[in-house]
Amino acid sequence: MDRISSSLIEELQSRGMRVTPQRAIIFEAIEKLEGHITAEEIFEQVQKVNPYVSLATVYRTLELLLELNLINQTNFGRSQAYFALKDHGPHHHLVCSECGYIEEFADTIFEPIRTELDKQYGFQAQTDHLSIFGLCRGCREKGAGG
Amino acid sequence: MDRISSSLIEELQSRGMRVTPQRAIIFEAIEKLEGHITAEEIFEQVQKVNPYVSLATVYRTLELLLELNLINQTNFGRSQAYFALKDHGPHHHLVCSECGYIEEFADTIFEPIRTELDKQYGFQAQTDHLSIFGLCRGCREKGAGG
DNA sequence: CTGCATGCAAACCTTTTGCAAGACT
DNA sequence: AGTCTTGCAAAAGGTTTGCATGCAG
Repeated sequence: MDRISSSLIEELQSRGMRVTPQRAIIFEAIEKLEGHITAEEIFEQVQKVNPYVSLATVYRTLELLLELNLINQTNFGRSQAYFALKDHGPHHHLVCSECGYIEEFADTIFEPIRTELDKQYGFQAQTDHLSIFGLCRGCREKGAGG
Repeated sequence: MDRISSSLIEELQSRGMRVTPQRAIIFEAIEKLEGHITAEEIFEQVQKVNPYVSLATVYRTLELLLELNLINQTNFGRSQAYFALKDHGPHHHLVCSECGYIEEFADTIFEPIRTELDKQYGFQAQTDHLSIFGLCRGCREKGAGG
């Protein structure tokens, strides 16, 4: 089996978890697809590399990665779950309801909100992955949703 | 059949939609339960009034209300959908990841964010129903999630 | 009366799980 | 060598749908 370079693999190894070929393939798929992807999308990508990896294993591996806090899970208001690597700092998403376009924005913009929620409600917001729906620039210019 | 007072019924009538007994019962249930409720919860409440109403009808009615923009749908990061009447102004939710407690907060707190997103990304945020996860006061005091 | 709404049950979609066989450390 | 992981297929949970019947307007 080829040597596969993957930060996820290293993470797993350093935490003493087993690195199976399936996991390696799944990690590669996640890293290759980069962004917010469904289990199904990961599965499809994995299938291209090795069609004998099962969807159940994809789910089980995603579960593992969630436990290890290496990925996060969102659903953008849709029925399936979306997964993404936690490789960059806390950020959020603007999801265009019109065209589905997804853009990231930094967490810093939420500072005032966090402060305010704490002050007003004693609530400690874990705003590490929020989705805000609305209209992107493009769709606004096209006059959508007006 | 009794006359049932319901603003949803009136809305439906005024839009020329059929008002069936099932719909009336479902509307009452939604109005009675008030807040964020699942289809299942509505169904249970409906069953108390008339056990012959089917779950499918509950779903179909919810779909109708969504189309008519009389309710909104969220899922609070869980697998089922939650529905709520759109009868009070835009608001959002603080969802405690620890105990599941849900608290509302006014939309006004989002003003700065909206402005900022518009300025920075040209994004018109439709923040009419956002869920922010975190720890509620109670769970923080109990030292949860530390 | 006509067309829309309903109930039932089956289909659907995504995700989870039991179990025996197999692979990683 | 032992334990963890896998594949398969079935189950599970939530939601949707086809079809014949029934009811609102």
